[in-house]
Amino acid sequence: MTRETRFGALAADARWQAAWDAANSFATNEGGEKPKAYILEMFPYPSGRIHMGHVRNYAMGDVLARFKRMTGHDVLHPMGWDAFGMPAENAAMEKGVHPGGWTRDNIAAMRAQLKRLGLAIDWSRELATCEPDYYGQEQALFLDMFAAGLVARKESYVNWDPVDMTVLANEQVIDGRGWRSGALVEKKKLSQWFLKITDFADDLLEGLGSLDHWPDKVRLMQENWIGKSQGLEFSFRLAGGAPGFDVFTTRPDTLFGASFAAISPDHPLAERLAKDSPELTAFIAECRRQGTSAEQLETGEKLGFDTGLAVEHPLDPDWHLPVWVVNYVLMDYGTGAIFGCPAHDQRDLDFARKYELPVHRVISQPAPAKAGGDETGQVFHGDEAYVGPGRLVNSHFLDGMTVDEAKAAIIARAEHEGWGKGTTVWRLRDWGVSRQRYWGTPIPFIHCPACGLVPVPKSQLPVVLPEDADFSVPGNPLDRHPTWKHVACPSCGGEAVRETDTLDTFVDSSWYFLRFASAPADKPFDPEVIRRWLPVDQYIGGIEHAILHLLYARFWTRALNKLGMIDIKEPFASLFTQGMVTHETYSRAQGEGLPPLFFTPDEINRSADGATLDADGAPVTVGRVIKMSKSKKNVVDPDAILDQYGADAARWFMLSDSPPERDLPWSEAGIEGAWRFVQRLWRIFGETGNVGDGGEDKPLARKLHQAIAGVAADVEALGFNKAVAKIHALANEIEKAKPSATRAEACRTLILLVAPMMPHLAEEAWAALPEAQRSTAMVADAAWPIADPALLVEDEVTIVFQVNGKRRDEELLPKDAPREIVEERALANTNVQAHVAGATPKKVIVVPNRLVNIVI
RNA sequence: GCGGACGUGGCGAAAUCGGUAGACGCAGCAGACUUAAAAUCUGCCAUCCUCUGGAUAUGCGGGUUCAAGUCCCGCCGUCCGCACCA
Repeated sequence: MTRETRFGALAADARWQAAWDAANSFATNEGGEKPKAYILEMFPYPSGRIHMGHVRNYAMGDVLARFKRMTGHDVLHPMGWDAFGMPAENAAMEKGVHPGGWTRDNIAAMRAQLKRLGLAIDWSRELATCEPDYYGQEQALFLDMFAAGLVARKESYVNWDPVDMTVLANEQVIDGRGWRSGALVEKKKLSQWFLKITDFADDLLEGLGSLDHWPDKVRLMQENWIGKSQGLEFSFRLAGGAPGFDVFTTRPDTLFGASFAAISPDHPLAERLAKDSPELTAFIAECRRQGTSAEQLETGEKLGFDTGLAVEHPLDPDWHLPVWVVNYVLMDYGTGAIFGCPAHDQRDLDFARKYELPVHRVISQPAPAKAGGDETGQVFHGDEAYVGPGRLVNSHFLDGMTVDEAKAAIIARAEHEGWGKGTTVWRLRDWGVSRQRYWGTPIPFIHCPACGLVPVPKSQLPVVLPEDADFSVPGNPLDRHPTWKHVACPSCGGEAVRETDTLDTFVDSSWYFLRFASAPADKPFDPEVIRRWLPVDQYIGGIEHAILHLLYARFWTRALNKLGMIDIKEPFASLFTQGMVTHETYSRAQGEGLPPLFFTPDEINRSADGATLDADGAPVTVGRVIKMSKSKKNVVDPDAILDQYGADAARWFMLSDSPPERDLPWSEAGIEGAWRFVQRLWRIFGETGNVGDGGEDKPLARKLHQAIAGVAADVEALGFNKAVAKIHALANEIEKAKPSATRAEACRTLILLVAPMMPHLAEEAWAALPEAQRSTAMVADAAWPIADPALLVEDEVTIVFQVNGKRRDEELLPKDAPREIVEERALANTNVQAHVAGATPKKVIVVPNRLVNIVI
């Protein structure tokens, strides 16, 4: 074929995407003998259009998947859709479309966009969580978990929006109001479905230790989220001996510093007392109203209500502590009640100073400034609690002990005397999965007046969503559907109703990676096949899923392990969290009190020293480089980029310059540069037949083989920016070199080196090679080149000569030259001699193959 | 408030083990080719000086070391997560 002087990216993209499809190039080799590699990027929500963040995410995963194929692995690289969720229902309410139609249209549009990127994906495994063949199996798993005691129904307070008639997540409550309706949110007690993730709290925490290939940041975030605290739980008796309430503390050592007891406004005792006290009722209402506002947390004002009750100190029944209801004690942590030790807890101190309660020191504290010795006086001064280490004081039998010794002593005594016990408290809550929503997985249960709660028999799965739902009024369309929920009880045959709650969409994404590996029609997955593919070898996605999604998926995997369905406990052997794609903003101030007016990059003419608006030619303000977002209009549409530059330039730019875990600033100049490099490679690939006088070029051969090894190591470590730099450097070397057999060979090898990143260009160049020079018909099936170890090392190295640690000269010497020779050359060097100036060296340090440092 | 990460040219960055700071790219400058433009190619590109050399430079101040972007201590700044968690 005749060779074009320019690479026609658009035609090549289409041609090779069709060729891979036709050859079924990326089908998973199910029963293969090679080592497996399961490469997975977090599946997208089908919002309607892909954005640059998707392009970056899938470009990275694709490079790895293609590289693994080239290096002798059976690769599983699938794609699917996290297709349930609120936006579809909002669209239904706003535009009158059906959530299912809206979602499936979006999937079709985004699938077409993704395919234009030329991803090496096994599309035969595509799944969408909104289809019954997926969520029906999820219902089966939910029933299995129910049978194993991992599902619970509990009464729980929820944020209830009285206008939209729905439960809101905490993050949907803004300053006490619903984010959509603006209505004041009520706390409402509802019967909700829970998954018992707290059963695995310790195991989930322990397991983090084994995840060596996860970012420390993510492990730490999960650790904090699980929040393990060890301490003492004990009972207060009311003064006079009547049963009181339980409290939890991590500082039992400070028990002799107690000056009050405090309970949460939501504590049952507070609610009981409120029945006879309008003032307390009003106080509790005030606390609940303020509890959700952010400014309340910031100012941190401590509010209390003295109940008039008192409790006995557990170590001295004659010592009575007043009982307060306070706004900073949370009902859903510990027991919802505490004892207050103001000297050694900042919140308690703030509270005690405000309400003039006693403040007793029980831990000695280093005295400030010169005074010397420790502060041990019982009266505690100042507004800063002391939380550091020290010895116990003013504490009877504990005096002189360290904090840790005192904790152990108190716990031992409490357990001996029977008024308390050492215990562990978790921050992690059970996972509430009920949503009063239509567009989610129906929870497969039936409420029967005679039999109670009855699981839907597996033979009747899937419980399919009704198509004819009504979205014209707020509330749950399933609940008011005229017929759907009315069914016969599977147990007694009497009239019964379906559960109308649906599952949180995080449930859908907690096991999709299993279904990708194995998707039989009659069960969730085949354990044998799971054994071959799981765990996922490399998982790639955004840091925003560091806690919830990844924790839920880890929990779900453990739960299935407990059920005996899978062997593994950790689903993702290696995790990578990639940075965002960012862009400058362009705006103009609109005057006092008005928000600035933003412009899209399309409307702007950007030059080196500023930017102007195309419409009027006048300048605009160039703002900070921030995450692409619709509100700031700093978005770039991938389709437009693909139309203009093709997939390879877009992929290349996504991988260049910025380390993948860091943010990538998008720029017009950057994509232009990537485009120019694509063309430059095309010209280099045109030199594959140019052998010149046919000779060998040893230095170039070294560069080539160093690049083969270096690029492989970088890609393996996800250091794509470094791999890109090495390819650039090799291209520079090839262009500088005179034509030779080595150079022609380097040009051919370069095709393979860029193939994972620029697959269309690589195929096009490969196809132009004479058949004898191609190992396979397509690059997609070619092997990664083998680096010759003999060529990886130089035979000459640059040795730096330093005098007193400062670089004075350098010389090219044979590699591994003996120390004496190197030292001799350094001392003989004229620049060195000038700085040594005849002095006798005190010491000469020789670092082999690197430098000589002469100390005078 | 608690926890964490980061700070290197005009910009994105590299320096894998304490051993040449700034590879590679972007932008810029000068030149070649061209009627011209685009494309392409060549060279320059941290700062300062008394310029075949030298001094200063990895947020700031100390320290360890023959040698520090890298290790230690103390500040400053930016970003992120959690947040009245007892």
